[in-house]
Amino acid sequence: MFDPLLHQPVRSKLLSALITNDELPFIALKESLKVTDGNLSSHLSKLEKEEYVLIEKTFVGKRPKTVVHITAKGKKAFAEYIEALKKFIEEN
Amino acid sequence: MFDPLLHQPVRSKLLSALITNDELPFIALKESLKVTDGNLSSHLSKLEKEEYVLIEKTFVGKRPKTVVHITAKGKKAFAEYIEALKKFIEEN
DNA sequence: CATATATACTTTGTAACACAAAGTACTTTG
DNA sequence: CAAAGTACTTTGTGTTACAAAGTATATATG
Repeated sequence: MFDPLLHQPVRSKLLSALITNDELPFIALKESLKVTDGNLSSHLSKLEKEEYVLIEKTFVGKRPKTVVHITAKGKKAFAEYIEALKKFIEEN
Repeated sequence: MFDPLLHQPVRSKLLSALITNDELPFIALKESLKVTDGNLSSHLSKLEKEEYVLIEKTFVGKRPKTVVHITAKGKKAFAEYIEALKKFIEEN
């Protein structure tokens, strides 16, 4: 019923942020979610493996910059997750 | 934001069931949640430790019977969890 | 100009978790 | 009275979530 990949505090907020923005830098996500670098990195890997997000690695000047994009699959999954939550709430 | 004890498929459904019923036998919960005995037992222990539920052990004839009751604390926590979900949905 | 500090991450280590399998303590049935 | 069933709990194990430590490069400082 609940997508186990999304029914987790950090990842549901992460997708929520990406829904309203489509793409966000690693740093921005880290700050808005109040998570450590390592924790964010591993959650992103998990979402990337399922193709909910796409990780783009670029450089700004000489510094690395990681930008996270949401995919069509990710948008669909999030929409379905929200629907499931709505249904659950209606029953309670 | 999301109560980690409730933001989990089995436990959110478990509390949901107890909200509409106040008390339910172990067997009934096991069947409605489609979980194994062991899995249900450990989730109940977790909820009991946090005093979201109260476990009553009785006998029906000569057979043991475990009945799960929701506590005031459990009801409050679930209501707050639903509120958090609603808020989250409104933002998406 | 070397070395200390900062930036932007990833990898590693570990405690907690979710689950099924196995175990316990009976009771009922053939 | 042995075998199967009932109602659970405990144990074992693969997975998770997280922070600490590591990597690689850039910049600031003495």
